Amino acid sequence: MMLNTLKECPYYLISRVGLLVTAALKKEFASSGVGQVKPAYLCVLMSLWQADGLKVIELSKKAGLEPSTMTGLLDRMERDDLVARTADLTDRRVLRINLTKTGRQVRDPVLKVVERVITEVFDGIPQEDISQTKNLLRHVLTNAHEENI
Amino acid sequence: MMLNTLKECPYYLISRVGLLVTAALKKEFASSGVGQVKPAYLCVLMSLWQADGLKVIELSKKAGLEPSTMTGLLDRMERDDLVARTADLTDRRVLRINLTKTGRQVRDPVLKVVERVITEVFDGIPQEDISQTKNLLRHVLTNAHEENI
DNA sequence: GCACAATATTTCGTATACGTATAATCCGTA
DNA sequence: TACGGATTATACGTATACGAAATATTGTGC
Repeated sequence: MMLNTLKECPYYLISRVGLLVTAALKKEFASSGVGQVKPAYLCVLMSLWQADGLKVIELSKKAGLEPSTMTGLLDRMERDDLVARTADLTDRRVLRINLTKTGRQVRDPVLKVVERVITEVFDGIPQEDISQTKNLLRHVLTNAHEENI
Repeated sequence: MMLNTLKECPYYLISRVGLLVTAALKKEFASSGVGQVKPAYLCVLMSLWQADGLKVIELSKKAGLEPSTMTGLLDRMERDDLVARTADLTDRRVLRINLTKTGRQVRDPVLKVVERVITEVFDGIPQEDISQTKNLLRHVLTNAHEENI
């Protein structure tokens, strides 16, 4: 394996692209009227837009994050008026995470920003290559026995 | 663009693979006798193994991190006896970052761990696909006018 | 029914990243 | 040579992530 230079290391490349996209999303959210949305909120929002009222543990499984990480994420999202925690009537250990009105309203502009940023980031790269890379990444997650892939 | 599910979102896939590899590296460093090495140190160590005595700003350019991020990273690496800051004789603004004896000694075991983890992570994926993905990621960084690619 | 294991969430300490502001130093030019 | 702008590094506040431990509740086996 070639590891003489950083740019030969796939971990370095993946990390840097991740930071790059995060920075681009943050900037575009801020300048597109959805400044309360942070890149890290995306995995929660996209899950809830599909199925509102999920449990914390369900959200963390879908996002691939630890429940303890989800706690802080939801704190900030609640502060930013995107979600609300509500008690589960049948199991008092459980909190249901519900979208607020704002959380539902930002859906279209947020998805537009994500599509625009991803399009710009992958500008000039054939769609087939992007698909192949996504398959490879999904394969990696499967290798690691990750759920929800 | 397909964005109905998280697993169709390249940003989600890249982020999760990044976290996955970070966790695997952390665990393997700890169990391979180089427990003082953290995944984030890699970009600094690999740069210094090639050219010792770089400036903070040179390291941050090579790593693609902000100088303010590099400060904290170097604090922890100094605490863990991997690097030392030394004054530059010709420019008193500059600090030269030098490897310690330990920093030089961990090179071989650290690179072995990185190779092993990467091999495991990409297990079952043709080398050609990995190369194509690395090219795509480098292309993305070039799109963003990043240096050192 | 009751002790105990399992589950759901949070808390706390730490690592890693950013952006803005600040301090120290260097350099070009009047 | 003195001054103003550029450069280098750090400090500070915040966001995002983990793991270990704590808390509250539910479920299970006897």
